[in-house]
Amino acid sequence: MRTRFAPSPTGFMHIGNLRSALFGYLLARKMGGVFALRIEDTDQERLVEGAVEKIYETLKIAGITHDEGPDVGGDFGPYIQSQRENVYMKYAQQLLEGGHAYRCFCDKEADPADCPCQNIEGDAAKPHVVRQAIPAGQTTFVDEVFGEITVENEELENQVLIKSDGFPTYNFANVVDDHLMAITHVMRGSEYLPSTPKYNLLYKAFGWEVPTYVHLPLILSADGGKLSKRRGDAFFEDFLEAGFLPEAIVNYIALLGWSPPENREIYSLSELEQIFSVEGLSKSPSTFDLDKLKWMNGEYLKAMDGADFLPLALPYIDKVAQENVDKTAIASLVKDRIATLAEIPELLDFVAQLPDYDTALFVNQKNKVDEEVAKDMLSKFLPEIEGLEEWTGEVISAFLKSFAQAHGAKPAQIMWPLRCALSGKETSPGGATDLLVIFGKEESVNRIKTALSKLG
RNA sequence: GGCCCGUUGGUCAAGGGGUUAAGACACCGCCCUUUCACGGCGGUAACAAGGGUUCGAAUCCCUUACGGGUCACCA
Repeated sequence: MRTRFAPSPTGFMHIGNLRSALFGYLLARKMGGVFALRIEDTDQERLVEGAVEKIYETLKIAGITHDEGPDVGGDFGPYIQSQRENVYMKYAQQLLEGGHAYRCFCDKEADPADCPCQNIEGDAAKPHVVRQAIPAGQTTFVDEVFGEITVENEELENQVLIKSDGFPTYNFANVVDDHLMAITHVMRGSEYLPSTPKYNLLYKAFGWEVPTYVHLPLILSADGGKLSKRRGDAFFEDFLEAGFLPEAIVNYIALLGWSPPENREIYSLSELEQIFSVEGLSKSPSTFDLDKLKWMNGEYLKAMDGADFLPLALPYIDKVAQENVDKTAIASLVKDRIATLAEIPELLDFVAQLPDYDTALFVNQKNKVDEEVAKDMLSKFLPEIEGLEEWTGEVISAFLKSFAQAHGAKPAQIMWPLRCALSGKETSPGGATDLLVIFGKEESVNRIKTALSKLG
């Protein structure tokens, strides 16, 4: 059992393509088969420099490993179509001789329906393309997810197999290579469903066994259209840049158009490899839901070890935190409160610089705090805290409790003003104790002084 | 427009003749809480429409509507 991922090296990795790769990979792993990578670079005009490396890199980040491919080798190489040009010519010749194809000398813009070339013997030395000769009748094929589909052959065009530059079209190279590389399961987006009968006819003309087709439902954007580059939701790289974890992205797209046998949402890649099955594939297109991806990403973040999280968070924390604060402490504060890494700077914008706030911030009915109480508490608190020897979370926490008790106040009546004074914000990650620890004595004292001066 | 495919809450979706039509995201409410969040509990919300078939239809058939795909010397 062999599957393949056959991308074109045209730039970034589209989410839909990544999912095709993922499903092909999962099916191969589940069934103990082989997953191959083939580069389809037959369009010389669309080649993008470095795009092949980009494909390797993306698959690696996503955790999708291939058993055969240009970089890792295999028994069916070369795995880059531009290096197989002679192969296609040979098979095109075979089709020509069998009457399943013909040379067409018509102009590029001409309507193939009016083309007389099928019935004439042209000069093969002149520029031409090779077209598939679609026979009369109808073609039926079976798709694993869409079932049996029959079309009238007259609906099918005599498609170009070999372009005038000598390169094969996707339609031809794909069929030849899938056969030569012994691919048993062809997985691809459902946009290929309408052209599948033409491929079938090709297999038939060659006398080759037709592979098992598995067409995947499309992924749509929130507005019902295609995922677009413009909206920034089309490429895997877009999401990485937006602070999503590769594991979460992979997990999420696995659940688009496919549902697991059990009622669960969070799956690691290796778990997916165990349970994937074409049974769970859906026929209808699905909409990409950023909210759900965010939720899932948050779940992955929460499940992470602090030690693993730190290096990921650091670049974002560095954007807003000065050097002398405890970044490990900040990271742990922020880890369970974000959906994406990119939310970190906004959450911590008060760290580097205390925002300019209004004293109304101190008023909180539930905690029974108003400006008077805040002023009273903070002014009593300041001298005591300045004398504090140790500066650890435990010491501070204990001190705060006894402080409140000693002054006949509820803990919240000191906690709230403190937290406000330290953060200058209505909401902040972590409470007063956390912030005191992170800022250290000097900065904390400064911020409390600022609060007192604001409070008059 | 021709052809192909699809249609269960706003979204992902389970369910494939008899179900109070799962679950998740989002949303709303309550609880917890040294803020927000997290967490816990609960709630709103769906079988596109019309015809059949059947004792019985979200499930099978037909029609309509809507949505998508495809009709390249792009893949």
